Amino acid sequence: MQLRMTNQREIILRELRKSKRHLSADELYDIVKKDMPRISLATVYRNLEILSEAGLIGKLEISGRQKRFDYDVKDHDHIYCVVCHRVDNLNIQRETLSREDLVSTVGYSITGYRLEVVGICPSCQKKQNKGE
Amino acid sequence: MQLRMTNQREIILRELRKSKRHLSADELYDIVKKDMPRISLATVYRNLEILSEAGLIGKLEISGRQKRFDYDVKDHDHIYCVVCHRVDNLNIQRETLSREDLVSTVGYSITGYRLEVVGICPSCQKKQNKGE
DNA sequence: CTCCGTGCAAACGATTTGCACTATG
DNA sequence: CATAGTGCAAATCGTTTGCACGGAG
Repeated sequence: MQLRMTNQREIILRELRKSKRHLSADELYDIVKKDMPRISLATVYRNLEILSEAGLIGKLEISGRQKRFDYDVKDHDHIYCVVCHRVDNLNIQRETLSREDLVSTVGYSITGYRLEVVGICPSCQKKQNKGE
Repeated sequence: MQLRMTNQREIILRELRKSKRHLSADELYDIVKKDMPRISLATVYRNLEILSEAGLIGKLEISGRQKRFDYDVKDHDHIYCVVCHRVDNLNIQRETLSREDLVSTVGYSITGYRLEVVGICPSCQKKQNKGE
């Protein structure tokens, strides 16, 4: 099964990259609909899945929430805002956790790990100061 | 709003603790139903939510999957098996990641982080060796 | 012309909620 | 007794799927 570059696929990929954000399927759907009003949400889901399998985008499974998709394919971690649920990139040196440390613990064979930092983003901090 | 210790709440808490596992709401529902056949799944959900807010149990939001609930309230990380989705506790010294490292990155105020190690559990490793 | 991709609506799995009833404190 | 908690069914949310049609290669 070869990968066809359809109009919708192209727009989805372009808009995600252009956004420089970590969008959910429906956020991206809303954006893409402006260029292509008849596109279906199912198409957005299908393409995000396909594009992430093809390694052209990243898939982010943030705890307990909607999936988000990442324009940036490089290995990196994420931080997300508990208030507005926005997600940003994080660049910690990944060697801070030694692999041996992990292996020893429970007899699992380790395939990777996901580090998810949780906090409040700058703009929500500002709102809180004003609000209270 | 005070917290009443109902029969169902007590059983839910007891069975989760007894299991020593990281159960999902419906797994726990199946167990609890044996003691109390007329209990509803909604009650299990409601109580798990309340108990975790009260700090009596932990809530685990493993990426992209069902929530699981933790009998162990102490601060610790988790490892989960990509094959059978079972979750286990992990005891890494949490100081391996320095807080200053994190704060510097994006202007967020950090409230915590979640480390989720991914791997294959011992029993699934065994099955794979036999299977192939 | 071959199939991969699309739009639509319906199905799905996990979770939540409205409501009238029950039972704890 | 007041009102937190329950069971049930229906609703909701994010996501997936079946199907007939459309368009890329």
